[in-house]
Amino acid sequence: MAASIEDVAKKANVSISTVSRVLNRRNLVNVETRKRVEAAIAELGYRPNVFARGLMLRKSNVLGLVLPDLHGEFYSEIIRGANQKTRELGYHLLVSSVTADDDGQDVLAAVGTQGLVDGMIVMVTEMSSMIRKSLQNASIPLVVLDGDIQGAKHDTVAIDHHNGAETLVRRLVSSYPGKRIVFLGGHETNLDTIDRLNAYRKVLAEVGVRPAAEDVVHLDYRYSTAFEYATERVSEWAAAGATVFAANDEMAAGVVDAAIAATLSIPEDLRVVGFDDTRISQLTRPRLTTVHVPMAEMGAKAIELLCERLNEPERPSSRVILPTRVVVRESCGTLSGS
Amino acid sequence: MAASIEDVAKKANVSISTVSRVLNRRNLVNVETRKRVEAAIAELGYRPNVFARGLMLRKSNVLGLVLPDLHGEFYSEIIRGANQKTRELGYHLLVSSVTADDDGQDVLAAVGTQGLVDGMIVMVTEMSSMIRKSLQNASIPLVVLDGDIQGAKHDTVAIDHHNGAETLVRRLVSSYPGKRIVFLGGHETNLDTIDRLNAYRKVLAEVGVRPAAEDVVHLDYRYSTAFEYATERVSEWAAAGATVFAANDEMAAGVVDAAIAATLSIPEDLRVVGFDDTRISQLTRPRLTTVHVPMAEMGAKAIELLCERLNEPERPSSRVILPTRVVVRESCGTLSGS
DNA sequence: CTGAAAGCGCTTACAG
DNA sequence: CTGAAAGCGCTTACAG
Repeated sequence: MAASIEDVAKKANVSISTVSRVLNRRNLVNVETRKRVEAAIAELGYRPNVFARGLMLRKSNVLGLVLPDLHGEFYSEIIRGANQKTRELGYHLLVSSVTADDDGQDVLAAVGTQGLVDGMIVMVTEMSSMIRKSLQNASIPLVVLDGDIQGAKHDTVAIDHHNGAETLVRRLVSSYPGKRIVFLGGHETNLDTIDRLNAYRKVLAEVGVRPAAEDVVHLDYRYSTAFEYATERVSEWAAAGATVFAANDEMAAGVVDAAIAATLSIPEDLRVVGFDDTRISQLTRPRLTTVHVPMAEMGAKAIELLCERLNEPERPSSRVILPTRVVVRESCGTLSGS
Repeated sequence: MAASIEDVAKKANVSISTVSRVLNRRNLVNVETRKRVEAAIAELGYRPNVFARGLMLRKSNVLGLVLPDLHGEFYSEIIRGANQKTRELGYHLLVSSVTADDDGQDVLAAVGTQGLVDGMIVMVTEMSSMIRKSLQNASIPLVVLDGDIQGAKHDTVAIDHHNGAETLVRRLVSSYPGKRIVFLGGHETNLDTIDRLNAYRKVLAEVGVRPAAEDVVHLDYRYSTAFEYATERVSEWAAAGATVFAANDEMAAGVVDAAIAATLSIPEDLRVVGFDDTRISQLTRPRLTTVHVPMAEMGAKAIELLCERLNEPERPSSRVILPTRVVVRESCGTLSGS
């Protein structure tokens, strides 16, 4: 049985009030007394019981992080950034993932069990009305990653994907004027995909182009799916001198490898760009030109916002937008513009 | 303010004892009464306060996972496996990382705060005496990943690295008899590196070979370090018809890319094998021959063991060993043996 | 500067 | 089958 505050009090010959005081507001107690109490604490290896404490203080010092799923490097970077900042600020991190078919009930159960976490960070890539509803009912501070929950008060850390996608496509257009650009996205309902697709359409519209139906393709963000799909179409693309704009690096890598398997040269025969700047983008040959997305920073910033709100519940909602930047490597030749 | 058990009791016109009963041992209460209470619970959106509950029950349903750091796909797979199993079993997962220079104090603080977690899973790649000591003092069930904490009672999930390394090296030796095998490890103190190096030495000794000093190299597990190092030595290795046995896939990928940059062909001019079977091993060209290490399964199995112990504290310690297997791809030509 | 006491929201014998 | 009461280990006014 772990030592309780009473054991400490007895050993130090004081009341539990005094022990509690040296724990929480040390300066309110006489130095002599404090020393005695501290000695007793050390000797007993006493640690306050988090439950009793939480019951009074109504805080656990645990922060929740809910991610869509836990696959891939993408999310692990968020966790990494969040985890580091969490410790830095003296909190704990509770991680949970939520599957796409979650009915929304789980989202809260995952992390929001009454009192378990003081606040939570959520990332939703597919928005269902159920999920929205449970988030609206959350009674703890909320930080939303790269999205928005209408009707729920929350802070936000977003990434300027749109600008990144737009800049990239614009440079593609001006570097290879008149050439086709094929868009390879994830599912049609995926928010990032929607955003990137909009940027793509917008820039093409600016130069008077309306992409052909077969140039907008929805896959599932996975390497293997992209590889298989590209295997079918890669020679057609190369014949047209097209550029493939994949909505993530994984799919871009799949296209690169499919092209190489078809004995095409990149970027000479076919140009490919990715998105996210995950490590894969440096492991393909040639390396991927892509858009850097600061995932770890997003995780860290979200924790920061959450803690700031915890300390100051009434501050106005804030929305931090983290910039992206185009990283030019080899898979797309030289790009004009900046 | 969230509804309390008292609010529910009042609304359902019963005592809090009865509400508590329908929450915990539903069959002890009259169906009619139960219905009424359940209605009140639903109406109020009542959720028991975890702190009050934990204070009585002495359990939080939170499981801790402490990893050496949170870099790379390697660890993210453990988290993934653990996270999934955790939810499956109705628990929550608290993730924490510990830096190499941790004084050990942190290990417990990270996750072991009195009562916060019911049990914890730890992975230590560098063992300091401080860390060992704090783990020995842990008062909650412990599962150790791929290691051993002497003097502390714990369950273990290990991976049969040694066998994997031995099998791989043995097949290397019999496929390319008389050729040099260069070992590229992580830091000398890294437990996995030590293990893999031992396997390497053992197999070579079996065929009467004592590796030359320059054939045992300690780097740091990183792609870029391996790339730089290999750039210096790759032509010498190729001239000798050597095989490079890297202790992880990242370093193997670095060697592959350095060789290709030096216009060498793999596996014709130089053979390379990796370890771990992370996704990188399928993204290099040629793809890496490597040893599959079931990380997600390790995470899941650890959670399973932890929960079993929670339910049955006195069971004898168990040690589960997960098998590895050699995955032959292209970076090392055909391998004889099986 | 310190102690006695109330109270946080639950669970669980103990009576009835 | 149900309720009154004790108790889990803390924090914090309130007196002194």
